[in-house]
Amino acid sequence: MGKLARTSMTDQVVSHLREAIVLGDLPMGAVLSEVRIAGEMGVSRTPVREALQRLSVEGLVVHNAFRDTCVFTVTRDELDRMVDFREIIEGGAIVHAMRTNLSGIRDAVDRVIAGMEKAVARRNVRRYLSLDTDLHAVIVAASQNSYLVDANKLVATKMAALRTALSMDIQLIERSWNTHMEIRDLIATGDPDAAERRLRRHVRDTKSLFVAGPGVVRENDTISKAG
Amino acid sequence: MGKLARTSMTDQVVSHLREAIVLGDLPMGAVLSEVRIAGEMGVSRTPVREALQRLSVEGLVVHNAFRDTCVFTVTRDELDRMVDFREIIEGGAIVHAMRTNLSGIRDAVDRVIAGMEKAVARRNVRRYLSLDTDLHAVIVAASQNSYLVDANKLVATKMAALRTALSMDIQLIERSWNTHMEIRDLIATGDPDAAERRLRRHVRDTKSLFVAGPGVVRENDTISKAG
DNA sequence: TGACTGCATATTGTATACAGTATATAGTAT
DNA sequence: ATACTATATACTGTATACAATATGCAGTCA
Repeated sequence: MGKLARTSMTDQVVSHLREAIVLGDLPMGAVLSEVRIAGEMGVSRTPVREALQRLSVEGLVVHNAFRDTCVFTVTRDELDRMVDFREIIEGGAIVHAMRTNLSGIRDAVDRVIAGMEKAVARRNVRRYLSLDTDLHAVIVAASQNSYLVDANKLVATKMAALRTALSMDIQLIERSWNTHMEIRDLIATGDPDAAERRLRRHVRDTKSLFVAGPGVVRENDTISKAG
Repeated sequence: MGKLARTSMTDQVVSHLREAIVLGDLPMGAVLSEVRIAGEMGVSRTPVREALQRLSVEGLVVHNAFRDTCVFTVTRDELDRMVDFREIIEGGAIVHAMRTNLSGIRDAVDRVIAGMEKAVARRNVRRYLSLDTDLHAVIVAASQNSYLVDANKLVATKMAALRTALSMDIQLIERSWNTHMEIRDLIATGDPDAAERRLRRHVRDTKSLFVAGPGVVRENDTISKAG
């Protein structure tokens, strides 16, 4: 039988913290006290420290040596670089996926799109944003390249946290929904270059939402949730 | 005054292990005992564990939960994915760098190329291989995008270790040297697309060295140093 | 001979104790 | 009032001790 996957406390702390950051329970820039987290989770400092080490390499928390460790923050410049990076990663992934795994990416994207359709119909913004994260993730996953998947994680979790902080209104969702359907259709068409161009433009366009969109402000050159 | 950057034991262990892996002192697949490393470096297990956590996220070591942690290994399939990934990352980086930082990438590449010229003249293979790693690193760094730099690290250190294990002969070095000069010239020309195409082809071509080259064998579907 | 059981050993996972450092606050001198 | 100093406090960094688990080997039985 398959060996039952026992999970270490460190793994649980990693999952817990990552989720808390994505959901906004731990806001960007928040100081992460080891003893506090350990107390809240009922474990010692050791697994908490190890979890923070991992999340630090992942870029989700910033480790200030001998001082403290905080949840990541995003400046405007860094948002620009994140978008440039996403264009390269997602663009490269969609081309590779369509060339080597066309049916795979088509089916995976179709499933997410179907879920989005329901979310739009029900005006479920929260659900839609979650599926937005999923859509970009499955495109990268369809490349079947673990390095692309890992590289994507360097920004994907941050983007998910930013989306949560954003809480786009339903109007923006519907515009986004149209774009997503366009991309879906281009994937179905089977033209990798056209799909890449559209996806890259889509990624570029969403940047403006985070710079000036509702629910998000620019303060001290740092993007954070509005009060 | 600038605050002197005190370095933690964990940082030192990370550097030490990374270097040992790149230099081949810790061969691929080697089991990394925490107590052993701690004893050798004269520290306790704690910083060793934290170092291994970080290197694990980086992909340089593989952590088998509740069992052990080993130096990474590379299968043929994974080498293919590494090359695909490098094409995307380095290709994206060189285009971005040439569009936004042309003089920067030109100067940086010129410096490395100058060092390579000396290494070739002196038949210093070891030095050349180190500069080969540097060349690709400076191209990515010239993009001035920290995400691309971090993503590149997911494969760059592994590639460096593979190069060390390879120990190419001087003939292959000279062919590589010609290619590198071509890329340098295309950068000087200022045509990003041409430079990207040449760089991607170069990355693709080097794959064959690791699959069939001297000093490296394929055993158990895993690439490792020949006995 | 072969497979299985049980113990010994080595290893990882976790908790705790201790040491060192940074930050804030109160106090003092100018 | 302001700038500086010293102390107190809270935090991180490290070492060590303990618990739990996996691996290898010896021994046993069919």
